[in-house]
Amino acid sequence: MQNVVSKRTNPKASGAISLAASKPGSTRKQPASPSGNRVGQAARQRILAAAERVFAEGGYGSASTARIADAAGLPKANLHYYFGTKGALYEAVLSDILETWRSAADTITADADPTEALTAYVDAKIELSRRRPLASKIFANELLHGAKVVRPYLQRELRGWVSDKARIFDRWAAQDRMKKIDAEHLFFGIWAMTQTYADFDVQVRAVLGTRVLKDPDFDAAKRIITAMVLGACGLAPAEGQAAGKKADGKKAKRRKRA
Amino acid sequence: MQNVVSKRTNPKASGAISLAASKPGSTRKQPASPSGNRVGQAARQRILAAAERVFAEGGYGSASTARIADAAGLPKANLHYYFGTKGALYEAVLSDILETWRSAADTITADADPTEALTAYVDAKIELSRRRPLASKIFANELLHGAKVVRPYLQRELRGWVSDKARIFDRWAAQDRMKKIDAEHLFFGIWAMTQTYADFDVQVRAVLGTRVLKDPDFDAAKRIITAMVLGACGLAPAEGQAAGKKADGKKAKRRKRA
DNA sequence: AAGTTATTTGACCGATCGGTCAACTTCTTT
DNA sequence: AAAGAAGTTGACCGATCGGTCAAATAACTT
Repeated sequence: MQNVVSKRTNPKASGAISLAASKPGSTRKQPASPSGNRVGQAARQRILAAAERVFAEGGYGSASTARIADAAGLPKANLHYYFGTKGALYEAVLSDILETWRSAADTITADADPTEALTAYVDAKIELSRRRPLASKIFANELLHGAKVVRPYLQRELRGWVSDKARIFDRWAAQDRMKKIDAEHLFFGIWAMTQTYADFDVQVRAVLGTRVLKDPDFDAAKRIITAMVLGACGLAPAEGQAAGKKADGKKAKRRKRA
Repeated sequence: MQNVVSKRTNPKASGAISLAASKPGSTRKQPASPSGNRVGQAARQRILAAAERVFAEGGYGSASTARIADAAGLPKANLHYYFGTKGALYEAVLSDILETWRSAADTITADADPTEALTAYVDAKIELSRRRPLASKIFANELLHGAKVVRPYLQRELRGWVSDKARIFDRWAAQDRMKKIDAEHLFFGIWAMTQTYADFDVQVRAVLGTRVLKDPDFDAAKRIITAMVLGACGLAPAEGQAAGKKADGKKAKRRKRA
């Protein structure tokens, strides 16, 4: 695999890069000044959108700047004018994705109800997979091939986020509001199950025999994933299920623990 | 993304290819005769092993025949002598992987015990992720980018396999041996959760703060995944757990518990 | 030993890759 | 309206890509 992190022209440090909106001081031209947003801001967005499509389609290595430029409807030189290198463009796309991830609703808070919080979290993750499948695929591809760009995010932000949640789960368990579980692995499972509907949608569609995934498919996914997650936590499903198509009467009471 | 399916020289049909050990009648040279296995069979294996590594590292697009040949320790022309094109080599690697997948233990049979069968299945899937992570990654990458090569397998074999299992689950549910569940989505969940430890191991390691995944990590994974699966099926875990290494022996982090 | 087949290899080819550049047009500021 | 900054573009560059080829060698068969 080619080195994503700066090649010829970008004199960045050799270590992991910061992944923060591509610092402008690369080589020569470019707006440089932080003010630089007039006409070109639209072009940047066009390029980013095209790059997301092309990177998602075949991964970093298969994508070519020419194809991205073509998809964006402008000459290749234009793309390099705005983003410098292919690697920098890739980082910008990833940065965009992480921003979306970060701003997603965080339903798991200490004062929330465990069942509701987990149900809402699964729901939100499925919705992300449904609404931004390309983003999920690019992120999956990045992880799959070693997370050369995104590793700092994993080690700093994500790890801390998970351990925060683990502490909340511990407290809930101490209050006897749920079973004691291994939070890290629970999240691995939730992420894997929810994102599989974006990342590996071909497989899902092939097995279901459907050309496209529709609402009932995602509802079924929510239902079973929620059941698995709540089950592992010793919680009964809430009655007002988001995906609730079937009004299963039994187990109306929540949380029965020995 | 380059077209994996035959480019210049291979006059294959334009549709999905058969994915069955690369038919020999490509262009010119090559052993051609089915007998052709003397010295070169060793070379083929070396190339396949190297290709698995390189394809797993950065995906199809990032891999180059030169790098694969280099990893195999022989000149590039040699690789092309045995496999013709990069695409054919990729198909051979995938074919190898599917063979492993196919021959994996199939624990879910009509006369088995539901709890034991599901526990053993999760166990087997985790073991596959642990023992052949590169294979899992290559397959994940293939799915991620549209399954251009492997789609026939998904639509024929895999779909049939799942619907067979669904029928078994239905029967078990009818016999009141488990809850009625959506078998397809249950398998999506199991596959996703088990393979995430191979495919996205960087993420797992980053969150756990461990350099490599070891036995206790996989045991914890088995435990929680099994709990989720059995929970969704309304089954209690078997006492003789495969992953059972003590109820809560380790826990790298020590937290206060009431 | 001779002849045939299988294997190895370095040199080579056209296409495409990421990236550069200078000339040009369009904006924005004054 | 003048001038500088920002944006646009086709042509171009060296490196690498997948793949080919002919000539040399090794391995079998008789």
